[in-house]
Amino acid sequence: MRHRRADVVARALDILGEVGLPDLTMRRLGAELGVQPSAIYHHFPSKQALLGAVADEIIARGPQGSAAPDAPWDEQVRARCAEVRQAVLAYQDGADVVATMWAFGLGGQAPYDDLAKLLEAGGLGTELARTAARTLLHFVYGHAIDEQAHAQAARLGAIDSPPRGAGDFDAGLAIVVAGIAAELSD
Amino acid sequence: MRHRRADVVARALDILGEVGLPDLTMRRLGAELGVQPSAIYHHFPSKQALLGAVADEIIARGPQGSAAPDAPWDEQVRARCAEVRQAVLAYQDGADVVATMWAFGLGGQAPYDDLAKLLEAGGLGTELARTAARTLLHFVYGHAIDEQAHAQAARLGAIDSPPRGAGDFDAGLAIVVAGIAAELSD
DNA sequence: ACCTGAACACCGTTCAAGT
DNA sequence: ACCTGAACACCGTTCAAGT
Repeated sequence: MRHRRADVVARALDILGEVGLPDLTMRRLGAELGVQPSAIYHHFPSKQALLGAVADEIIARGPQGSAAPDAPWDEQVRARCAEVRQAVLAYQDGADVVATMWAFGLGGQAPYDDLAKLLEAGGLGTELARTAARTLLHFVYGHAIDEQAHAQAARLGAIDSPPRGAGDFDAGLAIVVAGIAAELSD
Repeated sequence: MRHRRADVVARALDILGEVGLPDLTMRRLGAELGVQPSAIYHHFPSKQALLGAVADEIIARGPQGSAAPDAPWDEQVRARCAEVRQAVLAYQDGADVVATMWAFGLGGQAPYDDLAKLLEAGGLGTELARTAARTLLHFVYGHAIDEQAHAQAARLGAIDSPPRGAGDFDAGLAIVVAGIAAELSD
């Protein structure tokens, strides 16, 4: 059963969505592909490298271009953030995977690049645009990790606290975007 | 060699600071305490529960009260965020541990409670104060995780990108605080 | 180019039994 | 109350060898 690199990533995505990150093991991935675990090391040097490719694919499969290209910068930024949230929420532990890989520089670079570009086009200096883009993504990933932690707790029967959904996301995002707007009017 | 719960946590902190989270194993912790790994399960029901206590201790050992109690709300909020950053940076992977435990409701509640209280005292409604407190902590933990990822990469010899330190933290924090201030003047 | 088979050096957790 | 000893059911990774 011979496979390409892209087959391995696609199957890893399936497993992630169905059973989550702790059960996405090299042994299970091998079994579902019909090969020995060691065969995966022909396609990726390590599990981390595989997860980097998984992070890229999660972002690539998410929605894109939901804002008009001539809309104001803040509307475009809000739209891109909402897209990234949707992308990572589509797979169990997706936010965790993408955030971790991004922090280690191993995957999921696109949202950062996109946001930094939008913010610079909006009038921010290069350095401040980068800082603001990271601040936005720390919020987006942090919020999505919270949402998926709640979803998992609910799945396991613990229904302690109310779920924080899209409304709370919008409220938090509004805070960060307003803060960026305040920098622009300095 | 008999131990109390607090001894176990303290030794876990030592190991975390010296070798980081991946090497903080129940077997290594047992060995350093001079007991079998299974003995730790007398004090904690699981490794996650232990890490929750570790997260609490990381926060408890951090600085506190660095702002005057009669200072404006934004100054107090900035000070508390800087304290939390310092607390988690004091141990390898400290930000990861505290952020993860907080997301799962297993530890590190204090910073959230403190910030929500400060923001409510500053004039925000209860719900918005909570959303703002979470937004601040998503930034603080996200930034600190970045900083520790960079520090680890530098330790392993990869000196690719410049370290993001206190200056970049202040810049990002200013954005979020300004966004909260904008909500207050609505 | 892609995979097998077997091994190496580990994990967290459980549980009967000891003091 | 706290710990031992042994086991269970796993991990990621390496590497010589196969096709």
